[in-house]
Amino acid sequence: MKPAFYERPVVEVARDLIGCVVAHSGCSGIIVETEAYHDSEPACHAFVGLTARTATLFGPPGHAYVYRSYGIHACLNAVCEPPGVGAAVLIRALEPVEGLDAMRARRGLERLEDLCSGPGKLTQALGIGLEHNGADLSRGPVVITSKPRAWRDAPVAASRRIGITKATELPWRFCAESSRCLSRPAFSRV
DNA sequence: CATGGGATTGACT
DNA sequence: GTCAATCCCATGC
Repeated sequence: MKPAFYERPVVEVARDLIGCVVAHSGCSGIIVETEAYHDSEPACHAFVGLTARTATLFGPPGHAYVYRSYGIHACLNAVCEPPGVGAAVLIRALEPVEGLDAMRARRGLERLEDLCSGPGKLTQALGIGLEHNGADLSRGPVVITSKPRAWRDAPVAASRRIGITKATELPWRFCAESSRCLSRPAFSRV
């Protein structure tokens, strides 16, 4: 997707990314779950302002923001909105399409539904790490491309974000309703 | 310079 | 359902 796609309100981009394709190192998958984060709300890393950690979030749209979660996992985001605004879409789950054998080898698992059904799982499956922080998503090595025809009008459900303790009321999580590869069901009661 | 807290996952009761 | 693993970095002394 071109930078202009990302230079819009982050919640719109989060919804529109459902059905798009993420690819890296011969592996790819359909985005089936996303969450929006914006520097105006405290769940966003950029809420603290411009620091070494958040510099990527305030940079140009269409680049990758990759951070380490709980000291163990890497999580992939697409930076959104104009430079100077700290906003990004967290890619939370994929339906695997290409490179299934490589994904299974990296994950040490067989079941399709277990390969990319979580933000830490999909980065491990695709071989995405902190070294990709700041990379241009339109040039690679990590790329996001437009939706296959079958995903053009896929139904999208909105619900509250997962795993956070602040600003939990915002309905900024988006899921492909029919997908079996979500990190949790489309509508979580919590 | 020391400390505390995660945008998670997988193993275990 | 509960819980530990593990490390970067923002914050406060």
